[in-house]
Amino acid sequence: MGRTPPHPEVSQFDLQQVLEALVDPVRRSIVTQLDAAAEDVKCGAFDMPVSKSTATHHFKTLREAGLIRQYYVGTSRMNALRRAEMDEAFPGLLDALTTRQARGGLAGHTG
Amino acid sequence: MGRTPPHPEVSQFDLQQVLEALVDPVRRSIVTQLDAAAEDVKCGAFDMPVSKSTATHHFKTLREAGLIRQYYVGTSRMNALRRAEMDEAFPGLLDALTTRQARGGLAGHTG
DNA sequence: CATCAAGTTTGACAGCGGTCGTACTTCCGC
DNA sequence: GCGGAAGTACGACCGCTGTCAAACTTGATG
Repeated sequence: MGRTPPHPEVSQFDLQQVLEALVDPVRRSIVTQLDAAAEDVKCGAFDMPVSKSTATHHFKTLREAGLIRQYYVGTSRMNALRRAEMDEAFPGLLDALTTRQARGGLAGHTG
Repeated sequence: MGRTPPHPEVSQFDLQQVLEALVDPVRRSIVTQLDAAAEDVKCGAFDMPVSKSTATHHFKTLREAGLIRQYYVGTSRMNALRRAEMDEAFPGLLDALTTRQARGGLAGHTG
């Protein structure tokens, strides 16, 4: 397998593709966790209710949409949120989705 | 048929449902046209590449997600974007999707 | 080299959702 | 009341996508 998988440039970002990536709850959770982490996270470290192969599929979808950047460290694949680039392409979009309202509904206002 | 179809309240808005509504290009186009119109628009007045029954389906999806408000005027069904309420529930979301970047890609900056 | 850990790839499957056509309802105008 | 216009409801179809298991690749460790 290639060490560095293909990543789109900002100019190639496509809203349709980004939304299709973000509409899945599992993938949106990945983005949220990544946003909260402020540190690159390896695939295995995410809280996800799916099998490894499904997880791989989700990471690929996010990567191809431009939402995350992936690189290997040993056998671990690290994931970084491409925040700044997304903000450049679609200002406010990630902000709108990482808000507390967006994450947990309107019920809780803890923390 | 009921004259006033059911509309969710702001407190019932669900991000998942809203995103599922907005991920469809036809529906996003409806929202965009509605946002640009600044006037209520009847169903038949939209530019849509689908049949009437499919259009009905899309309007229903948007309505149930809370994105639009619908009411009858004669035999015509009028549609209004629930901008303020959406902004209240998910600040910045509609803004992010009605931007010129969001609408047409990065190429054009006309009008 | 042997072994294990971390992901990937492939193939298959199931369910959801966008699509249409047809039949139906409702309202307007004559 | 009649006919047409505007949507809706229903049923069917089909493709897409999220899911998994199993086999594989790659790298670290001893």
